[in-house]
Amino acid sequence: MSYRPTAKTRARQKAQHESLLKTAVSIVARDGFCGLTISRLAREAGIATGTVYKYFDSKAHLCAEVFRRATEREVEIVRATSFPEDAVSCRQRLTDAVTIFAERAILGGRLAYALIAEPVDPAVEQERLIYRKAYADIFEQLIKEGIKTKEFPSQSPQVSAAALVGILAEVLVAPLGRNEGIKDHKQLISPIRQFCLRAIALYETA
Amino acid sequence: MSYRPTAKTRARQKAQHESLLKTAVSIVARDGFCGLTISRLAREAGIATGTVYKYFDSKAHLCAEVFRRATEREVEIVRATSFPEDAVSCRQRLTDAVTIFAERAILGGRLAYALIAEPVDPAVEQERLIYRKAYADIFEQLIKEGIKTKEFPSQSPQVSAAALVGILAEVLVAPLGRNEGIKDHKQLISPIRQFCLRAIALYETA
DNA sequence: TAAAGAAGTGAACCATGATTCACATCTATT
DNA sequence: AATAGATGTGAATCATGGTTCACTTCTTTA
Repeated sequence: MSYRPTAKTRARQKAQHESLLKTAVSIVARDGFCGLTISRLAREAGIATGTVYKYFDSKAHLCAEVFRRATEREVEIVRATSFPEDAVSCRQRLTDAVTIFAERAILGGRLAYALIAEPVDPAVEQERLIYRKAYADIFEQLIKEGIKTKEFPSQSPQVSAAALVGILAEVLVAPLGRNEGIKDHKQLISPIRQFCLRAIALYETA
Repeated sequence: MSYRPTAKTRARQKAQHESLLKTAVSIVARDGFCGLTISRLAREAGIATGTVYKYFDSKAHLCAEVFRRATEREVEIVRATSFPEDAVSCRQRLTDAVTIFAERAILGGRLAYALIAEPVDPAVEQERLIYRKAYADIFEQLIKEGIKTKEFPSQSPQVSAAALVGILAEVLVAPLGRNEGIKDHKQLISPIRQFCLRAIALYETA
């Protein structure tokens, strides 16, 4: 008979899926998850609402993918900072990781808020737990290494790692919840960094 | 003419309001905010849905009051622990405050999760920010005092206080998000306490 | 006990927004 | 060109759950 999907078709499918995802992320970056509706996504993408369902099973799946996509890059950056090519002390790596996380969250604006703290439906929240877990895992590995090298005092790597995630989320979110941007980057990042270093590395700053 | 609301009437009004609030809190304690609907509240209270609106302007107002109610006691306990009658060192008070917060959160179960982390609609989230701010304010005051007495090193009390709130929320929520209860209370509380003490008081534990 | 107004009722209404589906249109094979 | 199947359409449907309102019932005062 005729027409079985193949190469070119698949490519177009994938491209469209990708394009929709990109549009969705940009909507979230502007108005958060609460601004992401199927009809709006369709409108901005220039297609019909029903068409969206040819690419995503449901709103929940869409949100989950958006979350994953927007998150992957960030996690990767922190991971790369925590485990660089060249040898760097654990203390320095921890400093760098915390700094870069904070900087990116602050510059990320609305998107960062959406990813870190915006109230979302349970399906996305589930994804958020995974996201936080990814950070926690990175920190946990780094802390374990630091303990082994005696740079860090004995502690529960799991608890300390989760605590780090909590610190970063809370401190960076309090401001984001209210106004828009944050002015004094350094005014904020420096104390966070010092706090984290004292907690993990018992590092006397200043 | 006749019948102007007075004493007895007001008392009944207040009592009913109170009773509804109590029922609402118990629903949240069982199934979280997502389980709290007007019709369910009405059903459990044995009244009609419309009647609920004689006592609460809207769902959002109801949620806010529920949140406030469930929260007040907890905040008060931490405040009392942070600023006791008799003289206690800042370090000890910080230890006690963190411990009691963690213990109560763990024992609080579903309600604690609802108050600390459950995804809720923006109106309630607003209330949650206030709740977190209340804790942060207590910690901030305590930290300031500790800095003044030289028990704690120089640091940004504001950032450190927010960080404490973040730590407690995150570490206690990670488990709550998944399974039900937590087994090893001490297994968890002790590392948290140590982490916080290192961060705030540069206190060498163990 | 009559009247005024508060309190209670619950089915109907409304708003939001996800999801479906009968149909049209496009694309690759024969 | 004919056709099978994929893709696109968007108005209609569904689901949820908050909110309203015309009405009844209760309570207090005169």
